[in-house]
Amino acid sequence: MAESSKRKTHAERVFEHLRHQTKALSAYQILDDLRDQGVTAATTVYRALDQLVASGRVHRIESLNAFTVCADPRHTETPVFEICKECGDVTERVGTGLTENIAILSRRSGFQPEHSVIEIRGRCGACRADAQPV
Amino acid sequence: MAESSKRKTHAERVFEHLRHQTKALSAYQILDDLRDQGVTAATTVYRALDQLVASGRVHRIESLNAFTVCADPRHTETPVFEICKECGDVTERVGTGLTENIAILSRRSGFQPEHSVIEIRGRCGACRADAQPV
DNA sequence: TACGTTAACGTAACTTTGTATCACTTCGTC
DNA sequence: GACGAAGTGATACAAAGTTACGTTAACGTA
Repeated sequence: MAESSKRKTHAERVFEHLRHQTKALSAYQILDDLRDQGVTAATTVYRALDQLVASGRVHRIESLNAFTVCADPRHTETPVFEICKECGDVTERVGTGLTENIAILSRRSGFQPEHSVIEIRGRCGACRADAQPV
Repeated sequence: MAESSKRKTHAERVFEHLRHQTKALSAYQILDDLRDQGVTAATTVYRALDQLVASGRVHRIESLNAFTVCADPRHTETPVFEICKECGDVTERVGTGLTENIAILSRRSGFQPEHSVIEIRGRCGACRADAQPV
C-alpha cells in the first residue's frame, strides 16, 4: 500500500470533483459541493486551485470566473474553450493551430506572448440539434 | 446651439475618460476618477459601461475585469488584445485573421460561435526594449 | 520518544467586482 | 401643468478573491 497510503489532500478532492463535471465551476461552487468532504474555507479552495492551475491540471476560464479540468495535461499549445450559452458545457480544444497564429501576429507587433486566453461563447452542437424544428 | 445644448451624460464622461488611457480601467477605478465630475455611484458606471459595450464603443477585458475603448468601432472581426504584464498597457489588434481560424475550428466541432474572447498576456515591445542590456 | 520543521488547513476580516431595488430629477411633449 | 422616459443616486447586498495569522498533521532525526 505504498502510494495508496498517502493522505488525500483537498487539492486532490477539488481535482476529482472537477473531473466529473461538464461545466466549469466557480471556487465558491466547489466550496459548497465539497463541504461534506471537509472543505470548509474559501482560502483552501483557492490554494488548491492555484496549485492545480500552476501544475497544468486545471484551467481557469476567465470569462466565467470558473475552473475546469485540463483535457490533456500533456499538450503545450494554448487551449481553446468553447462555452455553450445554453447548457453551460465547456469543451477544451487543443491542436487548433491558433497558438501559431498568435505567434505570427506577435512577431509582427513586437509583443512577446506568454499566456493566451481564448474563449468562445456560443451554442454547442447538442443544443443546436435540440433547437432544430422538424 | 442645437447639439451643444445636449446634456452630457455620464456614459459620455466614462467614454471620454477611457479614451485617454493606455491601460484598461476597472469600473471602480473609473468611479474614483470621475468623482470630481459628479459620478458618485457604481451603478451609474456599470450602466454606462453596459451601454458603451453594447454599442461597441468599449470592450470588456475579461481576464482583467476591466474596460478599454474600442480602437475602431467599424471593425466586425473579433479583436485580439495584447496585455503587457509589466506596464499594463492594452493594445487592440484587428484584422488578424483569427476570427476565421475560429470559424473553421467551430465548423469542425459543430459549435456555433457568437462572441469570442482573445486576450494575450506577455510583454509589449516597449518593455522588452527597456529590459534589453547594452 | 521527544523535538523541530514544514506543508496543509482553518478562521476571520477584508477588498474588489457586480447586481437589485427604489426613489428622485430632468426634460421633452401633449 | 400632467405625463412618461431616460438618467442618476443611495442603499443594500451578492459574488469573487485576498491577506494575515494561528493551528494541526506528517515526517525526519537526534
